Amino acid sequence: MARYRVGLETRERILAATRRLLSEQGIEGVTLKAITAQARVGAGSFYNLFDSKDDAVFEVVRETIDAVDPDPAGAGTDTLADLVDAFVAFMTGSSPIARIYLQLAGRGLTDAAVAARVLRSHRRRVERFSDAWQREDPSLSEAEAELLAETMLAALTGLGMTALMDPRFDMRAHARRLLPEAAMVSGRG
Amino acid sequence: MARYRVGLETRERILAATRRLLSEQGIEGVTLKAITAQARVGAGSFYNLFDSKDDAVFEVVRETIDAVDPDPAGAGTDTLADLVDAFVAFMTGSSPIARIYLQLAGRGLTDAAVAARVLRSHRRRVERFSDAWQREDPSLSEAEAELLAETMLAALTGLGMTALMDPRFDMRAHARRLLPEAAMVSGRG
DNA sequence: TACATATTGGAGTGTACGCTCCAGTTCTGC
DNA sequence: GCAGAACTGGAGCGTACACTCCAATATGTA
Repeated sequence: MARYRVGLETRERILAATRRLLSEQGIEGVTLKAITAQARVGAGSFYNLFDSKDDAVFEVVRETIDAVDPDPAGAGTDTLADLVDAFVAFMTGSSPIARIYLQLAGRGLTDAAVAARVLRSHRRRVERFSDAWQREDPSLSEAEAELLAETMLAALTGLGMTALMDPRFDMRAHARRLLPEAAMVSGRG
Repeated sequence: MARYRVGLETRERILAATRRLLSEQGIEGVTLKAITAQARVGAGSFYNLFDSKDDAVFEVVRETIDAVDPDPAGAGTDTLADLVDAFVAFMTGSSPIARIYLQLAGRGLTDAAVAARVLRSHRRRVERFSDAWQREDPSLSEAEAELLAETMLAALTGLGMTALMDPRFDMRAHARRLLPEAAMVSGRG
């Protein structure tokens, strides 16, 4: 939507403000007023650059997830243990944005538009896990690998929820148990 | 809070209205206005009997979960497969209240009061799974069984989220794979 | 019956928030 | 330097919603 340089800069300012608010105050802190005040921008400017408040929030969350990707280039060099660790890092790391991610997923349960976005990113992640799994165990069929990946990711998501609600919960230890025997024995990661 | 007969009856009417709205319209349909209209009750009466709107919602969700309990009496007769099936039934069954349950869990990520309630019921469930696991494999230590139960429940929750978002997702098939080899081979359930 | 207490309805309060509107201004390509 | 499109701020709109207040009434008890 932005076409001029100033517009692109404003867009960045808005995203930075959203990121900061999301990190410091969680999803409730992110009102349009808060974003526009933090970014020193009028509501009109905001809506000139984004379709909705959610638009900006989604963008920030996506960026944050991408930031922990162990193989951003998609070169196929990531192991299962890498992916699990990255997920655990995202969930238990200092950034409160993991919370927002799960809350968005929750909203996806009743909001079709949100569901579509969440599912899209979910599928991409399943793909990554599935590929890594096949790389480590080439005897697996694609379908089997995908089944395993789906289950593992589900478990990781569930463990993440527990971890975020219960600070004493050791997500890493639980997540490690999800790895296939081979990976555990060889002590990868 | 209710002490007279009429009060208890009104309380029931309110819960029934909440249950119906939750089932038919999801969490967004449940406004105070909707509840009180459906129950034919004034807002004052509502707050005479409940501390907050959430109070009523939580109660209904709790009842719904209890309704699929394979061993409500706590006699210790439920197998792991039973528990898994019950969870899958709750998630994929016709009642949309599973959605609400997961959404509440999502809210628990930022709302401490909600988190406390969610965690309490989560702990109870882990206990049930853990006990069943030990019953089926007495060689397991309590700690090991709890670890296994926690992971399994996390996976089930994650699978439930995917299932609710993606109608084509076969939760039952995935959930079955979580059972220990023995249970799968013996074809229990 | 008399009394304390519970129950009732629903108008009203306070607030929060996403988004629109639009007149004025900058920007960019030609 | 001109035209036209992009950008800007921010007042204000519309709405939604949880909860309070309170006078009137019903209920249970001694």
